[in-house]
Amino acid sequence: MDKHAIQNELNDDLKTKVAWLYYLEGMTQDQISKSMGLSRSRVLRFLATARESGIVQIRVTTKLSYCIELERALETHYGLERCIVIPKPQNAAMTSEIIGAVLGAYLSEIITGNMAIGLGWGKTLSASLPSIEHREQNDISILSMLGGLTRVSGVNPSEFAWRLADRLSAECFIMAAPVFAPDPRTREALLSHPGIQEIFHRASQLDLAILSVGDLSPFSTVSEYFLLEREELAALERAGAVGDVLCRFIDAEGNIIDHPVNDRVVAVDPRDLKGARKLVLASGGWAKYDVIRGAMKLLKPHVLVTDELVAEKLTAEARLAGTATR
Amino acid sequence: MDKHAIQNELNDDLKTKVAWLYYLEGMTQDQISKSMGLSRSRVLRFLATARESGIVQIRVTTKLSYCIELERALETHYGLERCIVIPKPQNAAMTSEIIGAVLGAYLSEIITGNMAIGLGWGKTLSASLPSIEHREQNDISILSMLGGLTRVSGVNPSEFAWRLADRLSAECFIMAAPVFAPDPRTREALLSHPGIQEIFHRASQLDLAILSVGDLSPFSTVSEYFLLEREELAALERAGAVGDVLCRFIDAEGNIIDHPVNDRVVAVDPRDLKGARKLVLASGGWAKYDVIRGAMKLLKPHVLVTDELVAEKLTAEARLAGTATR
DNA sequence: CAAGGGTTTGAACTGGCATTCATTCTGCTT
DNA sequence: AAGCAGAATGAATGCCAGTTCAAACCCTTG
Repeated sequence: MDKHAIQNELNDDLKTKVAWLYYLEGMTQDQISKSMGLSRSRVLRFLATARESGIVQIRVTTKLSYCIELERALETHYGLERCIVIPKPQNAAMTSEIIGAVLGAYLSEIITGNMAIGLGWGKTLSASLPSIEHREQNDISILSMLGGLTRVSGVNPSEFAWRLADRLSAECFIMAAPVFAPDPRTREALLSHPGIQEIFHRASQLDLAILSVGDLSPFSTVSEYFLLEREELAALERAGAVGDVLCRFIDAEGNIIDHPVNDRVVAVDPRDLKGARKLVLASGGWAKYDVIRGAMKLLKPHVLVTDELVAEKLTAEARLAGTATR
Repeated sequence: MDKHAIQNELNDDLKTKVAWLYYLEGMTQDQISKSMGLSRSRVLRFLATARESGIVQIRVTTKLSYCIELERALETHYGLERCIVIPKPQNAAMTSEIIGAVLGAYLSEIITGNMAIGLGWGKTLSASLPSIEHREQNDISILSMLGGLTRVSGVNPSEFAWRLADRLSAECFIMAAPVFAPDPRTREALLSHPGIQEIFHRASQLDLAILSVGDLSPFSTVSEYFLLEREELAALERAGAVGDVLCRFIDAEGNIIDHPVNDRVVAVDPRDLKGARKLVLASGGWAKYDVIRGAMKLLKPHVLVTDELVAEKLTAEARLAGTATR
């Protein structure tokens, strides 16, 4: 164990102790700083990082009755095994963060040893990390079902797979390739690579697949990281695209559209996930309604985590469709 | 549904919403009060009750490395399936409260449907309630293995069984009898009652038994609720008692002592719990070391939840015993 | 070894939160 | 219907926590 690792362990012990005294024993930061011989600012910082990293987890265990109604309705209409609906956030920008937090709590419940887990990536999924509990000595294998990002400033969402693997002490398979190949030929070359082929093979027999969707707005991951040119996005929209699933662009009916961009994607095909034992879709927010609706048809997930807004529209539509066929 | 129930549900929705906005969305109490049209004091009170009742749960997910060491040591020495050691509280008076909180989190993990659960009672066990998650539609049956308290001011610890049953939506069996009968003859009469006999019968085939221990200090439940006279307690101490398990007094070696008080107890005999699939003992604090040590020998529990102090003494002793026999 | 950037630290300050107490409201009794 | 007790409420106050910024530290690099 090197110097840094020892330092980190000491820090973790300190953080734990501070968090313990603050949240469980109800001591004030001042009391803690005195009793442990730290300055108050250090105590404050320990507490802040403890919350960010998930050492301290705060959960609300009850739900709004209205959200429960929506959950039941969606479970029925879409034949879901489980649906989780979060209240419409006051601050719409936090939607993905909160859905992530709730997703993390759910995943902590269902992830057991000996699982093969396939992952997408995106802001929502990254936000789930702090609320996923650390594990050890499990025989979990994790694979990232998409290529990665190259141009990155700050947190790289495509790091999700190995960051989750780290939390679960799992083995991790990632695609050493960009998610959008420069042209179809390069894509073919990448796909024939043995390491990537193994991932595709493993993806066909997953115990758990965790996915989100992307939209076409300027705030989507695809836009923010300049994965595609502006014109390409516009062209996709003209071709009927409403967003992407595993970086494959789909229309509102859940069909993967015929467009050159889709021929450059280095990612598992969503249609190849039928074999997954449990497919979890987590996404929400006004801008994503259309693509979520499409993804529901395409993926037929077993579990959906979304927000009140999307849930409301989905149920309303399902009710209309239900009466129309009668 | 009557007026009160409706009011409570509305309040629960309100509490949930407030807790949600505060803890997950990070809004200030002032912002919440404005956006929801409540006064700030109401928001503050909702938050306080939400924490007390367990609507909001705050957990520290990592442990001090020293406590983990103690856990492993106790698991080995006592053949425990699981041991949980909490750090020595800064404020010793909170020991039982904190052990309770940790016990609750553990119980939430292991309690599943179709379980028969037997309970003791005491401050430690009562403190576990807020951190036990609400459940529905499970086929759980709960029984209280002791008679109840008659003279009560404030919270009645013997209400633990039905309060837990309420949280888990379980059916609940309680003994309609005082825990100490006035004399052995009355005890016999009570024990022959069909309702109480059924509880004894059910207690012999539990999936889970959750117990704590009592000591002989003036702060024990037995003293505080005047269950026994001062002279009786003194006599018990002279007879070698160090505390009680299910209100049966034991000595430091875990033997149920021969004393008139033990002939008046209306409670399942701890020795009859050998058949329980999982026996959980939760107790800690300096004053309880001797009786915990005895209870370990008597009960041979599968799971122990205690504090650093007791854990340290138990391991130290086990190590001595281990070297002595070699 | 010195210089530089980046991170960590502690002190002052501002804003938010919890406690207290007087008041109002509600439910219950007479 | 009036009176009473207990709980719920809201305003004021003092303490507590989070932000900010400058100084100190560490690690890298010339």
